[in-house]
Amino acid sequence: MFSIGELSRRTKVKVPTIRYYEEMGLLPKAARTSGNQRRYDTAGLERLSFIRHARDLGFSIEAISSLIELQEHPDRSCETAAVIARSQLAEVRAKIKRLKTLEKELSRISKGCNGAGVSEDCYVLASLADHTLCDREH
Amino acid sequence: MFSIGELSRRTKVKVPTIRYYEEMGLLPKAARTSGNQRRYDTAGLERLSFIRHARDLGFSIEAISSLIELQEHPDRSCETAAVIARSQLAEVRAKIKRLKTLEKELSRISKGCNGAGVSEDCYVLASLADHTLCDREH
DNA sequence: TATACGATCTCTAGTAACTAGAGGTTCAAG
DNA sequence: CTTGAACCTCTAGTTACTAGAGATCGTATA
Repeated sequence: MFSIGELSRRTKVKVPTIRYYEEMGLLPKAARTSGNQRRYDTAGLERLSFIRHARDLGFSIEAISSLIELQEHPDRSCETAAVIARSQLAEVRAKIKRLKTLEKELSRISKGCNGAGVSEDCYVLASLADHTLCDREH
Repeated sequence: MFSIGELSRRTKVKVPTIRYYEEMGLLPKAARTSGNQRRYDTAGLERLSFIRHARDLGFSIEAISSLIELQEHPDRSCETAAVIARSQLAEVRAKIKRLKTLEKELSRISKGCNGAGVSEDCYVLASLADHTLCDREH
């Protein structure tokens, strides 16, 4: 049995975040000492590692909730897990696509101004003021 | 002079968002009719188009504030604008990089499970539970 | 001119996923 | 037994909006 601080150190998840996850129902309510402090065992550690890893991969709290529910019913079909993972992947791909468009446009805008001039003639400001100066849609 | 609804239609920025921008100081306080409704002219339209465009490119409200302040002093050096644009570009590039790593990992995880099996043997869940199954850092 | 009705007003609260801070208690080492 | 780090709960703040309630305004039509 170890404290919340120890759990935090082992998982690299901050203490207030652990409490937040408990409140959100991602972590079960922790056992308490007689003085009301939280105590965890390896089950808690594993659960939090799972959450941490999923968050790192960009899964939402809600998605993680579903995944955990599934974990707790080993006999259930894992179709939901597959769907969640695929949709996360699709989202990530969509974000990449959009960001690449932005990157091109920002790079073009940025190249147009070295910061040496005066704001009146600034290409950055002109580009933002007038969308028609843009190469592509975004 | 036109109403907030008309401005919204012309800029594709929602009415509550326009009011929010005014509150945040991105837009100057609008003129009012005797009945307290906001009225705008082409200056307001141009300002909001600028904001909209910058938001589309991912600039934060704070960054846009700085850019607008600069716009209002045409004699000032545009170095700040150049810095803001470059840092936005750097952020976008960093996000792309990170997302590409995630994409590879998610794609790997997703391929390992077709959703046909049972949650106990699910590769998605196993991968999330055990980081050491991962190909790379993320 | 009266009425209807969509547009507008302000204000509060909610979203996601935390983070920060106040004010008070507990644990463990010395 | 004292001390101080770690812990507790609670509230509020972050970003950039969005939603809803309840009231008022503006204008087209009868």
